[in-house]
Amino acid sequence: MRLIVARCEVRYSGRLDALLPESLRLIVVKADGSVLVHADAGGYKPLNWMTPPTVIEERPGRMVVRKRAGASEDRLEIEIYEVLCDVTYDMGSPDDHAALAKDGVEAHLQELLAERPECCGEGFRLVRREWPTDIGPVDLMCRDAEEQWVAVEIKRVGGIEAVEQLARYLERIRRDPALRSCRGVLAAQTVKPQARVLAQARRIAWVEVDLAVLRDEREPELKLFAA
Amino acid sequence: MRLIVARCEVRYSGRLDALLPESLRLIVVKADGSVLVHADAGGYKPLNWMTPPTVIEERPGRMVVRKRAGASEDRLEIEIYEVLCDVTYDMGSPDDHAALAKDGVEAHLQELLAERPECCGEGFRLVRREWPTDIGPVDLMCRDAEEQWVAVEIKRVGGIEAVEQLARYLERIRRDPALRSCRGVLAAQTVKPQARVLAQARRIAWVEVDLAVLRDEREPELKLFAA
DNA sequence: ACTTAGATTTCGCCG
DNA sequence: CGGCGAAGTCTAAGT
Repeated sequence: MRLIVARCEVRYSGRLDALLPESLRLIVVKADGSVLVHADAGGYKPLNWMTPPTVIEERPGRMVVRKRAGASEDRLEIEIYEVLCDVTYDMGSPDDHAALAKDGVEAHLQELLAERPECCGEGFRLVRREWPTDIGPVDLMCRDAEEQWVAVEIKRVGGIEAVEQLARYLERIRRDPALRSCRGVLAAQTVKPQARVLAQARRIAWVEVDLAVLRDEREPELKLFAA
Repeated sequence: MRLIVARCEVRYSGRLDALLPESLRLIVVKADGSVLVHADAGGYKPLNWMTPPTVIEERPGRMVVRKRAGASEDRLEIEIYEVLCDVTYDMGSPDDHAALAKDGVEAHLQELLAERPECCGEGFRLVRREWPTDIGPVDLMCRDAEEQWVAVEIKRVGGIEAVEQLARYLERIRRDPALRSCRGVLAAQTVKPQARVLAQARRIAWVEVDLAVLRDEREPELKLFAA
């Protein structure tokens, strides 16, 4: 990894054109060819960057990073006016088994709800996870207390797209005469207002589920809103 | 800006829990409180991070970054086992940081099309930009050569979501008796194959517009596909 | 190679 | 401050 602190000007051209005027910034060149240009504020996101694979061409006072992007080319031109620091560190093999382990993402939520489908609706029993349709799998397929079919879409944050997605699935599912009356439920940690409105219009129910409740196996306290 | 190259282990807890095992990494602490942990590969995105505002608490061999996130708290715990580099640079006052100037984003496309609505369809005249509906504004509302209403959704890349979005708007718009017969046009620099198919099914027209053509005011050469 | 869907999405705008 | 939509989204997974 190479770290350069320098006064520089950056031009990007590719999917759009961008000009970053001269100022003091951090340039990171990673072992895999990644190049990042960071300011001393505005966390997370680089001002400019190029993801690998890249070809880096360097001359004194100038660095050009290229990338093949289909017919055209992405290009990052860094004009360097003053260098305050330029150091390189060998950080070891990249195939380290030091990968990031996450817990609490949507997949996890799906696992927990598969174990406790009744949290998605009164009397729900799981028929199968990842129920296939011709445009992709529905997260959960259940039957309710009246033996009616219910398709459940699970999201961490339930927005309009989630309602649309479930609506598309239902359209396909209901083509099967046996599933003609299949209902839909959107289950999410939070369901946004606009999504609630749209769900209402699409006759899709929604329910907010609490990850902590699912984990602790506390009383669910169903907050279900029918379509 | 502070740059630390160190062998470290990182734990994040907040919206989810994540564990990053011990390895050699770059830690960036920005002047505004941003903290980034980068590996020597996998461009752009930090393995772990915290965006400002943050409170940083430091002891030898340990750094804890906290953030108020509503009721709960986001927390980044960095255990440092070996330090290879720890330098700090004064990168100047924040107002010194020249901003990034972009050109070619959707807003730009919308401006250009608002000036030349005929590029979205034969004889189109602009009635207003950002026409409000109860679920959000439509980019352009026009009338065509036959005085019929047309809602135009503008995207850089037109995918399925763009068609769905426009369909949602049309559903709302047409509730007004005066706009019952309002048509829809998706205008994008590129319209994806799947989106074309869906547009056909939804009776929405689409057109690919060329940014260069709009800029140069060359003859548009309308490539419009009716619904 | 292309498409789809998730993300600690981040970010900016507007209410 | 919260909601909503764009992003050079990025990224991983499936086909």
